[in-house]
Amino acid sequence: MARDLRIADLRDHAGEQVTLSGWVDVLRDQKQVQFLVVRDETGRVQVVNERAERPDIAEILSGLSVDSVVKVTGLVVIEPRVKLGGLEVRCERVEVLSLAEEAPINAASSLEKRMDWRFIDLRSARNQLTFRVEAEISDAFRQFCRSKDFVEINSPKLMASASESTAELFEVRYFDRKAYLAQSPQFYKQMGIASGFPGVFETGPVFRANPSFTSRHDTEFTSLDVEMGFVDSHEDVMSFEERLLAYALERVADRYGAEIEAELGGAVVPPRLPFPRIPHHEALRIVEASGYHIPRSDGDLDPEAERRLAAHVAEHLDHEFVFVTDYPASLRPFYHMRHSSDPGLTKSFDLIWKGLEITTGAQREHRPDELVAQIREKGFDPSAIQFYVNFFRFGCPPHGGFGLGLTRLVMVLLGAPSVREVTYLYRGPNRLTP
RNA sequence: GGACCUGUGGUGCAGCCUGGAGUGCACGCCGGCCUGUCAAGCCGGAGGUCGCGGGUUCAAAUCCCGUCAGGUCCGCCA
Repeated sequence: MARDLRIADLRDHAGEQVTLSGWVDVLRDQKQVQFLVVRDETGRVQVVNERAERPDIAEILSGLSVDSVVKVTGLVVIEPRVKLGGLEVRCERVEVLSLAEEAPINAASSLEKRMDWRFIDLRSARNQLTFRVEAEISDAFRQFCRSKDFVEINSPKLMASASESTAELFEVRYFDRKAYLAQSPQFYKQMGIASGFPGVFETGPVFRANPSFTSRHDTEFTSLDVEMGFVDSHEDVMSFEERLLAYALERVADRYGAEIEAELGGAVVPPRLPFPRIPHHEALRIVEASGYHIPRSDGDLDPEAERRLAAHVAEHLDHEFVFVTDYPASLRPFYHMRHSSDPGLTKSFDLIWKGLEITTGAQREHRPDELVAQIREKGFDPSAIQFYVNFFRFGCPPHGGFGLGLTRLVMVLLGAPSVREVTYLYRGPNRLTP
């Protein structure tokens, strides 16, 4: 029978004989008495052995090393002298399930070395918590979308052509021709609307061949994608996303808020609705007024501008989130719908949380003629993506959606210094292993 | 792709500017001591071609050039 007792539950078994399993956290091997701290995913407990009473056990314990895996049977005793929980297990039997060599890393090791030995690094309480939070968010995302009757899809990651620009695509050999790894499920989630689903969502990998050397980029990451039908404008999409995020952060706060505060030091406060919305041109004005001149020539916000905008919103509107809306068409892809009143502007938005861009979304152009014109305007050949244009020729509701970077979301939520810290196994320009 | 920064026992650092024997600190590891520890403590020990190559010099971890590996920020984006 598999392990059924966890360390956090020991308190309910005082006076009983129990069997517990876990990792050796530390061994204090004294002349008369030995103390072994055993760790599992729920906590730590002290195991004690009097050498004189059980020399056979003493010999086994002396041979243990940190991070070895043991199975211990003994009596649970309430013992006020023990600072670790006020209880201990008097060892009656110990089995070494796995003897560990000395670990090549510790909590102080550099990120690079910890990534080399990620399976050891993930054992830390901080990392265990990180991935439980990430799983909670994934589940909340799924629950929320399903509650709106949206259908979960799993779109292909192998594509014959680019969905946006070819610059950031990984090319792979596909029998006797070329294929590409999907940098977004963009086309395929829009297809779901043309296919008659009220809304679709997906949580899956996306691939970006950007040689980006920053703390917020990677070449493969998990994207939370939504596409919803019958929207009136991008406002409907923003409204959906802010309610989704509020729900997800509430769930994280409820289930892990105390642990996050204890382990990482920051409180999880579910955001107030609605999030502020600031049109792009207004955002530019705010940034300029803060005394920062954006050096780039295309008129878009750079990272420093986004941080300044976030600081402005935090100060004047008391909010950590801000939707930047209505980007100029020149800055957005061909599939973003444009305002009928001002064709120079798109019905699009970015979502910035604490100064970091975590989402791009928009209402899509679902009218074939307009779409083809916009594809041409951006310098692409509509015939190369005819399958995509076809989605809109046979009856397709107005629709919109967004993509949310899961690792960026968790990075901001937990105050991590890099997406590498919150990615199970990071992939970047210089990192393809382990 | 651009700018800047880093590379020193298993781990994290100091030493470099102002050249002088691989010098130091913390953690870990090994051994000994220790009557209940709990970040255990005390004593002792092992462990390093100072990323690599070349140059300057009587002498290079230290100065110069090259190279390799990584990081931060920018660009690109989620």
